[in-house]
Amino acid sequence: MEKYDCLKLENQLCFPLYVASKEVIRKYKPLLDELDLTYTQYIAMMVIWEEKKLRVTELGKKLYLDTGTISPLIRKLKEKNYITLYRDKTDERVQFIEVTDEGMNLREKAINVPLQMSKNKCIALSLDEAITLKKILEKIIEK
Amino acid sequence: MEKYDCLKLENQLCFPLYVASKEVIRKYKPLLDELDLTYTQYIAMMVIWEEKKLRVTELGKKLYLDTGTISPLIRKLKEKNYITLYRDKTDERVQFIEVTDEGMNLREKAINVPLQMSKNKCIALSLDEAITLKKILEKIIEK
DNA sequence: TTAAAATATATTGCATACAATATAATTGTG
DNA sequence: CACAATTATATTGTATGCAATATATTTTAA
Repeated sequence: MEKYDCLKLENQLCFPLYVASKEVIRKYKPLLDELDLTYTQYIAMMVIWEEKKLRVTELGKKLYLDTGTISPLIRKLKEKNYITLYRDKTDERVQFIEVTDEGMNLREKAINVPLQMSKNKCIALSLDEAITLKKILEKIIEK
Repeated sequence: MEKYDCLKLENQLCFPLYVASKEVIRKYKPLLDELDLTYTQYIAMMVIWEEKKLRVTELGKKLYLDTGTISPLIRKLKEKNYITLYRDKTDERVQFIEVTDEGMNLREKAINVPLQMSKNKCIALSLDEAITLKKILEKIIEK
């Protein structure tokens, strides 16, 4: 057991986590290209499809993203006409995000993404492994 | 069971993976700030500390990073005087990375990083969970 | 009631990531 | 040998991420 073993890449947990995250996002890319969405835009749309209408801050909280990331992100989604943005009349600080018809139509096409991901076995795990993984990841996140 | 369930954020495996990866990197930040290293620079230094001398492409392969990421990265490490760069005389295309004395001194200070990470329980997992997680992540990566 | 604190969001600056493209050096092949 | 293919790396362009800072609005409290 060497003094510097704790600094070996192979002994890190953070590193496979970091690599696996990027690898999975890479797997999504060709599927998301067809929707003209990036991965971050895709998960943002997931929230927006569910909520239909929500505040910028709520979106940031759900996605664990900073306003410095969210601001340009929603600008892009607006340019693509998937959402509209408007201020709350009661509280001018608040900005609302609302899905457009075009945004809702995209949802129909988007069903293909998780479908293809599982069909192509893009994440090569058994159901058991996937469940275990999700549980452990959520333990890391919560707190 | 609804038609759009597969597009719910809570039903994704990719999302907790993506969030957990960023959360863990965030935990490293205050510790790495003391070394004036970013997370990516830190894992690069791990490889360089081990190898002492290696090619740019080897580093990229080990870190799963593109030359578009590696190029500016090694430029930064060179500016910090942790590495030197020089061309192979036999093959002028090849660029070698070699750790400096200052780079090796940094390794001594860096031992504190994994030490503090475990002391502060920055990744709140049992040993069993950590081992399981690592195994599953490596399954996602390999292929 | 008015200044201070809190809230919501935007902007700036720096460092990734990565696809696509470019370039220089080397190697393989007819 | 010439020249196409390959290899190693760099550059460009786009999109994050996030800390730090700024700004406008609203709320709180002396």
